[in-house]
Amino acid sequence: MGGSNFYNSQGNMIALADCNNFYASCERVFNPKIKNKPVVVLSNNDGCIIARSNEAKKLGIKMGEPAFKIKNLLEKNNVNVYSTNFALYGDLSKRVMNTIKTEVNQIEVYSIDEAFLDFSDFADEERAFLIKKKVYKWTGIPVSVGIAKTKTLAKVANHIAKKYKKEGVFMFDSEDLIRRALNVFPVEDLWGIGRKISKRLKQFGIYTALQFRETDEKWIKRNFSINGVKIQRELKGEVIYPLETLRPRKKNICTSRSFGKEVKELSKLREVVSSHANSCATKLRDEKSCCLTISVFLSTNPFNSKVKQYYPCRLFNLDVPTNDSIEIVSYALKALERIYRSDCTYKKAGVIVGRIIPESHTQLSLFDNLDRDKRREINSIVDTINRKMGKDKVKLAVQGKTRDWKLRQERLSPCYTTRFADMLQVRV
DNA sequence: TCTGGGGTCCTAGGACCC
DNA sequence: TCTGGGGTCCTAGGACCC
Repeated sequence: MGGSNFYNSQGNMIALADCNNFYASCERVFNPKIKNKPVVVLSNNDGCIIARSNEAKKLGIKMGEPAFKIKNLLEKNNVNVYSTNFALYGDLSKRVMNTIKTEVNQIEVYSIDEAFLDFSDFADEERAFLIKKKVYKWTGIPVSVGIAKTKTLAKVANHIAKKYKKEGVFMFDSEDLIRRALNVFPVEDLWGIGRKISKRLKQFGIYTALQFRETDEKWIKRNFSINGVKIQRELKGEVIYPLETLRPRKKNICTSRSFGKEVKELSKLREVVSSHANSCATKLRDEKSCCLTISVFLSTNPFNSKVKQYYPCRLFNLDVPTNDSIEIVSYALKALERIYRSDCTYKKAGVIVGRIIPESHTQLSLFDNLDRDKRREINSIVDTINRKMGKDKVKLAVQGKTRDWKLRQERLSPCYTTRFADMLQVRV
């Protein structure tokens, strides 16, 4: 660990704090019985594995694997299986991030379970270790921390911390250390290098991150576009992706779900699509944004080779930016009517709103005959009630009452932190 | 029987203009 | 014989991430 002071004088230092097996760890926080036991979390519809505890990983359970394929394995090993509980994970994520914020000047919350931290003022492993301990004490979530000059290198450092360091902390504090690490780091594990690109790299004989870093930049640019070059430069220690502490406005917002049961009738699809459209509108209002496009897409089941496949999508451009539920739902329904075919069975439907701009920048149109002030009032009342009483307590009539197209979630853990009725009772 | 959802960025190609 | 070509805007699709 010596040499950290030398490195501190080099300016930019970034730490990546990444929660270990986040969803599985969340399930454990309120259920100590499953500590040290194999735990997996399933995707929507209880479809595939999206999180695994270390014990589950050791059993050979793979990420993304359909649960039905490994039913026997899960049962034989008494694996604790949970449906996703995003309300719980989202809330624990906020607590983790807020805890980290007490220890650093700048933080970029990168995803539900990761944050980049500014360590430029002082970088060493001890500082990371203190943060790690504090997060565990305050939230019960274990995190690992990787420290380096750039985000891409911090990602590598984090991998190493998770895999090889008992304390879960690792810092690149010399060029020699970086070289030795990259030399044994598989190119496909680099941030930004996915399955397709790593496959092509290997065809050219590039297997390690070090080989990638040392490849001619022009050749990389030609074969792997500007992104490849950016990754390469970050590996050399040049900051291409600075810390972004202001969350940029989303450019698209999408709500979509697969159905528990396939759907044929237009009437059901109308309920689904209005519900998704309403959810997009609510997300827009939460972000204080408006959209200028609304699209609807449908999809048949791509895994069923026996039925006719159909993946239609229809987009409407608006003249006046909106985040009004009623308006967005009515456009979405119009789009649905255009693409619906009665001779298909559908597995999935979704709504995307795009060309998003700040609410405050919206301009009035001469030809707009909607009473927008009144609509704004209605929406804000609905939002307030729903925030207090629970999602969809107030909704549009067209969304339907039954939601029998909704998700299958057979193994949902209680919403310990976000729903009063589910709060953990502690006896003293 | 059962196969996630929500994002971003980049590129190629068409339309259009001069 | 020779059938421009560069810029811009838009969109669809691919690749990636978590």
